[in-house]
Amino acid sequence: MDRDKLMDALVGQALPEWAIEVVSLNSVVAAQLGVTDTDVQCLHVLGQYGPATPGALARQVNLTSGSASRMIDRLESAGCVRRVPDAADRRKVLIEPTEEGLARVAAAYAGLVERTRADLSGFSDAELATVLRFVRSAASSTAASR
Amino acid sequence: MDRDKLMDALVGQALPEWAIEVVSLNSVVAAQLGVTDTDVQCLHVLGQYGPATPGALARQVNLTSGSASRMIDRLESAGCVRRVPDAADRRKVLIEPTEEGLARVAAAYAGLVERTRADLSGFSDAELATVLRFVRSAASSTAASR
DNA sequence: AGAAATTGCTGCGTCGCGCAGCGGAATGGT
DNA sequence: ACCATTCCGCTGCGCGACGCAGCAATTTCT
Repeated sequence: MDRDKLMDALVGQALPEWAIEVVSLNSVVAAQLGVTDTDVQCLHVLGQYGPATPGALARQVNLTSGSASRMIDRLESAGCVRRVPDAADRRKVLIEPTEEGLARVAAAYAGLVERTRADLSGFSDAELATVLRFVRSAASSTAASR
Repeated sequence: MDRDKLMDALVGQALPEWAIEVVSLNSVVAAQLGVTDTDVQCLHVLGQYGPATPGALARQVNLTSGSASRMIDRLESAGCVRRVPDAADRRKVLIEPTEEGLARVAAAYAGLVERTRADLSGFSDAELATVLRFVRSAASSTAASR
């Protein structure tokens, strides 16, 4: 298989199919946790980047501030999130994930993490580094396309 | 960086962050096209795997048959999709994407495709093959986790 | 031929979302 | 020091996507 074929197989097939599965999985996990797709996305953001204000969260998950406010209400009453007043700026509220919230999403993804580690066990160190380099650039390029 | 660090960087950071960006981008594209997140997901499925019945589509995008029916109504009146009766089984209806529908989603992702091709230009043929191998296994593992 | 299962489609209630507007808090200009 | 402006998060309100239950049409099983 020559270079162009490889490129096309990646950009035209493998990556789109993977993206479809990722989005689908998100829906399934959300239903499984009894919350909205947007809610799990919010929990992911909190888990990856730490506490954030409702406004920042709203921008991250592509919501208006009003909808973010109610999303936080849901997550809070579900015990996944906590509202903490910001001492430096008393208008702001910091949203931080609870241990239970993080544990619940982690549990939902435990199977996938396990499978992925198994997949990666067949790769050499150099290949792992290559994959890491690609995934990082892909994340960056995806973010730039928003 | 040793092997364990590489693994953790991938499974614990790079991959989750990429997934967050993918889901976010889907929302943005949906809003940009003036349709629902679910609708674009459906268009992706149709674009990747070809025509399908409403029932199969409903299972793919995690919807009930009733909701899928109305989703198809929306996509049809938006000119993105066509209902074609199945000659073999007259209960069934085949949903096939229109040229316009495929073109619209393709246009929405043109920027990302361009960026990704640019990213990949820095990879050797062997590295490309490694990435392809990983992406395929990841797609499969993600599908298995649903 | 009759019963049972399958497929897709419609009322109806629920709920997440955007929009517009609110009060409280910080910031800049005079 | 004062007031206007801006920013932040939070609430009414209507819209619309969704799940649930039930329907007719068709196929399949006995």
